[in-house]
Amino acid sequence: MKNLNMKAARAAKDYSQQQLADIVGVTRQTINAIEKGDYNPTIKLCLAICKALDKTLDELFWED
Amino acid sequence: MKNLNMKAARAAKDYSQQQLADIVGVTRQTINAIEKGDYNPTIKLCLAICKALDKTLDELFWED
DNA sequence: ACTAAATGTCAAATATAAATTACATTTAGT
DNA sequence: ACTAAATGTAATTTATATTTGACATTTAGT
Repeated sequence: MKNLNMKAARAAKDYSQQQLADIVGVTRQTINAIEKGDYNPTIKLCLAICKALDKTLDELFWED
Repeated sequence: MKNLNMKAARAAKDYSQQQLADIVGVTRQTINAIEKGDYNPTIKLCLAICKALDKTLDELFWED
């Protein structure tokens, strides 16, 4: 399932996938894949993304 | 750094590391390593642990 | 229409999470 | 003290997250 919360939070900061990738220290493809939803990042990367986008883990990565 | 929040939440449910491991579908060593703090689980595993312990991601895995 | 930047996607290589097996130590109960 | 369960930890293997490099498509500006 796509991560639209993350996509929206990135848009709110006006970051490109590449810019967010640079900030958190991964490649653009990794950011793209997480937003696309077909994989399972590590908690450290999730935390880095949360801090870059001023969101919490629950806001960006909780799922029911 | 150790994950004492997780250790406390597991204690509150009176689960052993083995019992929690069985519930979330990993080995006891993986649970032990996460509590010990010397690694970096995937978000799916974190979510499974949260649900097993009735806690949120922020409660168990946020760090400043 | 043309251009450049952003995004989607793929295959192959690398890094590391998680499994497996095994043994040592600690804790709680009798 | 004795025992069994729980926990700590280490080496090796397996599964998968992430990188790298590359190319196609979409989007926004002129």
